[in-house]
Amino acid sequence: MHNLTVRYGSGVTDDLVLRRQVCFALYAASRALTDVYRPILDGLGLTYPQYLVLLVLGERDEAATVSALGECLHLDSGTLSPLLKRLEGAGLVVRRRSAADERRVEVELTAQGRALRERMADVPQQVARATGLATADLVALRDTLTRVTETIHRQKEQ
Amino acid sequence: MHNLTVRYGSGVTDDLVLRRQVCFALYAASRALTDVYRPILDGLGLTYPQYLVLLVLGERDEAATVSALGECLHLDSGTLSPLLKRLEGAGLVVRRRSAADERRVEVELTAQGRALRERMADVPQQVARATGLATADLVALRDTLTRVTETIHRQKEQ
DNA sequence: CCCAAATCAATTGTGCACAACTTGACTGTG
DNA sequence: CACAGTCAAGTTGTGCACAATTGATTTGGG
Repeated sequence: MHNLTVRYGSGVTDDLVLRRQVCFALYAASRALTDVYRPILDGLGLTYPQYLVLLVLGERDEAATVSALGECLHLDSGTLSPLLKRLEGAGLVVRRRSAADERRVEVELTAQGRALRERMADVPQQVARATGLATADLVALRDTLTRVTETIHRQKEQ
Repeated sequence: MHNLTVRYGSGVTDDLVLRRQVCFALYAASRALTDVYRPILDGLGLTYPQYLVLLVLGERDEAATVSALGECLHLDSGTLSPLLKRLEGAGLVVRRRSAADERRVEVELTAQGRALRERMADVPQQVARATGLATADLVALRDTLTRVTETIHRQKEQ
């Protein structure tokens, strides 16, 4: 029992202690899934967080503030400010100080940004296919994950 | 229908389009869970990836090479080299070129590293509790996630 | 009205992740 | 033995994440 590693299907060596931990499964799955996104999003010139920001902005008629985006994505200005600056540099969004409250910055898609968002339409299906799971499994997985996230955020407030 | 955002329990605003995507659920849950780890691991002076490396090393009698660690954790030398350098700087591991094959670097826990690993014993329970899920749910979640990860890695080889 | 507290975005600094490249070491074939 | 090809680890550069701080603005209580 001096060797606790196992070798399975994919040729990947993994560790039993590691495999027992949900956290590692979550960490590994999250990175594996962004690996699936990467080549697809590369074709659009986007990173995964940038893709998420465009998704949110595309659902709104009006502009979103940085903090509103942050609430949606659970990200702070330290992450979003440079990301938005890059999106602006790429001509996909515009940023301007709110007239009503000069602390706020309003972010909005440009015509080019809206055009790109159209091209994003079939990304979810492509990715879902790559997971190799049935739709029902994906829905169940998503709901469990959302439950975990909400439980954690709820407990943090107390 | 000009506002597609909803407000629920925790006071967090979220977006319907976002919530439909498994990938976002995975991304959000992964970061929420590392948020749970952070304060616990801070007390040990570790980051989450550093904690994972110590977990793997603690399961082995012998030293591990950088690439063996990379296979376990699905990380490359670009991530591991600086991380291991920091662990070495903290006195938790030692690194040395393999005598048999000088391309390889062997990594091993120091006495201090093994002592820290003892103190890591109850981290998983603390974290599992914070997720607010029953053990059976956690096991099911973990297995689904592992399945997703393995499916993705398997498809990437073809 | 005034000012202390709160709010918002940006910045700074640290530490992952990952692609692309470099350097040094091994391996197999002729 | 030579040497092309391969392999391991490290380095460089980009882009998140997140803590902590800064600076500008707004808000609310006295």
